Amino acid sequence: MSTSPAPQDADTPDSDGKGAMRMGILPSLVGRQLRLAYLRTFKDFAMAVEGTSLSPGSFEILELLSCNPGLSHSRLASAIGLEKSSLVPAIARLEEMALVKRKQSATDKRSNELRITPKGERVLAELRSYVVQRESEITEGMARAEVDTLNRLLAKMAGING
Amino acid sequence: MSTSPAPQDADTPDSDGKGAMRMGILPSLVGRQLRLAYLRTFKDFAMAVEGTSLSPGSFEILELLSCNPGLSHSRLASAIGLEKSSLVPAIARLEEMALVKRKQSATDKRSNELRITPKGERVLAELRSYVVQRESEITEGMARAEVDTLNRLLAKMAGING
DNA sequence: TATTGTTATACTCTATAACTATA
DNA sequence: TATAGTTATAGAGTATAACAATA
Repeated sequence: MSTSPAPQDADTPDSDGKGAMRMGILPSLVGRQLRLAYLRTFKDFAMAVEGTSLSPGSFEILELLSCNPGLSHSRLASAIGLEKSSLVPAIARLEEMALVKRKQSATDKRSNELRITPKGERVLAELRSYVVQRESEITEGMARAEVDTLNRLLAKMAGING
Repeated sequence: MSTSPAPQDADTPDSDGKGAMRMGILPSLVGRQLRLAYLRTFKDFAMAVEGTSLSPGSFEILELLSCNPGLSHSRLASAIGLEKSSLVPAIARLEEMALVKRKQSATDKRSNELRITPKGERVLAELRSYVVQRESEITEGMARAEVDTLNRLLAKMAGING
């Protein structure tokens, strides 16, 4: 990746002698910058905690379970905007890693109560510290108003048409 | 705007009942807003052009081929930051849809020259118009300087640690 | 009947490694 | 040897549909 943060020349690939790549309207698009930033974030995240490769989605699950102990599978799925079936493999993986445990509800035997384990809390603490550190890297040197602008625009993008 | 920027601190029952979900540090994280915005953008994109479900990645390929006719598979892959093998299914799909064609290079028989077709240009024009319209929705009411701030921050996120 | 969680299945995106045909 | 493109394979991540147990 180029060292220049300016969108106009940040993506010019090495032109290997055949002339510079033309990027068309791409460099000016907020949407594309968003995509590149997301993909980068996603890749980095997996390496944040020694030995465990967890995704931003797993961090979100752990954080929600930490704040809402005993949450059901269904409620968790809808909280993070997934189909309940899509959550199954993620939970299974976290359970396999002993970061989360499931217990059948006493009051409704269909339902599972999900809880983060002590080990899960430790991993979550590491992830949180990584996330917070990264947040401060991202917003380093930015005025508070600029950070707010960023969050507002991202929220707007996440919410457009719905 | 669907997401509140402030963590909820009403003490609500978590395990059972339908009390408000506690979101922990999640709502304050730029990284998470980024993820939500990206996922949303990705989903919307697929529905942008009638009948063809194309991704932001396909748009990028078409745009680059439109600006750089005859680009090789390898150069295209490195321009968009993918392994060459990862590009194969995407190109195959675009060729299947008759939006792109491949031609063996005369000067290096190992190499393919990729070109966008007239039909591809028409689809690209539709995608561009969707993208531009969405960009203007996103940045509606923003000062030019704020949009620049956003792009700069996203570029920074895309480039951190590398 | 409706809901909870699960399984079965499928599709997209991406990566690594091995292969082919050139160079 | 090295490179361009492909194939084979694998692994997340997500979705729909069907199912069993329970409500």
